[in-house]
Amino acid sequence: MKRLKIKEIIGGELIGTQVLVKGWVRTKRGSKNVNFIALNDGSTIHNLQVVADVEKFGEEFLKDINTSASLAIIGDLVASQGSGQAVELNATEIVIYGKADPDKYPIQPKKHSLEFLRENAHLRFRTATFSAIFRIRHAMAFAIHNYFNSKGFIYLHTPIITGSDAEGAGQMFRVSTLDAKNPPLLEDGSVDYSQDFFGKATNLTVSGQLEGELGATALSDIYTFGPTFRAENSNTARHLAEFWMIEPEMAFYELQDNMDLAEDFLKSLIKYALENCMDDLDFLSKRLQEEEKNKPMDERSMELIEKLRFVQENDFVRLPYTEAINILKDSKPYKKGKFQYPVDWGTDLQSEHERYLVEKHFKKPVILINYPKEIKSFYMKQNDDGKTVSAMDVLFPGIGEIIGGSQREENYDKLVKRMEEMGVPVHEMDWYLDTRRFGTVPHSGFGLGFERLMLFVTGMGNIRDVIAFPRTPKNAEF
RNA sequence: UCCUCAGUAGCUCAGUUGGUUAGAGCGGCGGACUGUUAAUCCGUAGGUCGUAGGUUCAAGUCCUACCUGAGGAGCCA
Repeated sequence: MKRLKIKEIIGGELIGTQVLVKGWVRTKRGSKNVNFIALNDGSTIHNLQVVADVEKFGEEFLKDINTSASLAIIGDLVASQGSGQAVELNATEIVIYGKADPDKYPIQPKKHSLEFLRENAHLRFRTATFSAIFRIRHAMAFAIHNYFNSKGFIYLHTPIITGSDAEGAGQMFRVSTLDAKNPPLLEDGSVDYSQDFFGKATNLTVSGQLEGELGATALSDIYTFGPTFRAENSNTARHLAEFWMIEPEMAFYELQDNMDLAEDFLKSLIKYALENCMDDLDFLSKRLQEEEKNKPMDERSMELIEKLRFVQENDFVRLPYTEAINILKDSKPYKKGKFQYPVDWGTDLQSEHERYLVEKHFKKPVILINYPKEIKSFYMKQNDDGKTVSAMDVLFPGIGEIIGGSQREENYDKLVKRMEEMGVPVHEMDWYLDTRRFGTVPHSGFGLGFERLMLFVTGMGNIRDVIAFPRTPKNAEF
């Protein structure tokens, strides 16, 4: 007999037939005559109600069916007599694969704090909340590949171990097979990496962008989607030491095209979630609303599904940095001295400023462009004004920066000059500069933090809850 | 890394100006009852009060250091 997933049978089309299901027990409600087992197999947020006759199976046997025990059940699928579900399974045969000692199993059929579940991240998949999150995460990963594939982009696998330490995107994790206690030293006392595995110092990648540019300047449109590592000591709800990033890079795209793609991309991902993950989104929305009840009125945010629809249906605001500064200088909080940090042309916007623009002033996603060149990376295209670069940051309500990107500087001389000004070792970047030496083209790209997208789509507040096994400072469990 | 707050039963928390035997709800276990919906009712077990020092006749409570977590900031995706 072929096992069916619960998702396939709760619709009710198979009522009147005999089915085989396998899964884990969420709860069991006992009684003298009949037991109700809520069975979940991860295929859907919904549980299957299994009805087990006590006389038929025996009290002793049913005692081992506790929360998280694993079962195979053959039974007759019938319309439910109760009101909580459309169908239920009258069990005729139950096999217990594995018991779960209720004295020791940590996840109880009750609401747990997210902090507690984070400490039990190996078991949190068995909760409704996390099974919903990881189904959505899968759906989003699929939607990303689907989107780029439909647009003719090539999925390029950029290296995870890199020999380049000039990317400048952040602190790196060193990759080495040298003896940490007693590494070979050079005469000046520094570590001799020529004796290391790769014959040089290597690190985990902080971005696939530079390699992505190599692909784009031949294949036209590429994207990467892979793990990225930052060794920064960031302790926030928006940062991870290991996270997943999507980095498209497009030849012949200028800043305008880059913005168009970023906006269309984000909207289509949200649309995909709304069309394919409604059960899970509904569950997460209700969960959030329960939490919001405890907050004061003015701190409550928009209902999750309403928020997703809003972003999907409305155009993002596109705003030059210089105008953003003017808006901020003209704002009430600025005039009343409510901002903690100063607002001056040439300094980077602080979280409080971004939040004001997105959440108070425009009340929708904002794409900030044309930043002062001093606060952005060397590879960004220098604008004709001599002061700004063609950078773009997409800011989302509640998340902050979800995408960072730019048109790249395609002019060899300008790029090298900028690298020298910013102290980037030009001689180590010959491979990168070859894209400008040979058949250079205008091109653009951006990076989307996958977990930041997940925060927005699921409405979760902590990035550690949208990745299966979060890696953060002082934490590499499991 | 900085600021603020927290750490008491398996979980979520209460614990008065320092003062006898540390409490509740949920969960577990035992029982009753019931086509139940995180069922209900009765009973019951369960604690190195984050760790290490210190102050005191007396510390869950006060002080110091450290560890861990959360919120915010910086860095960024």
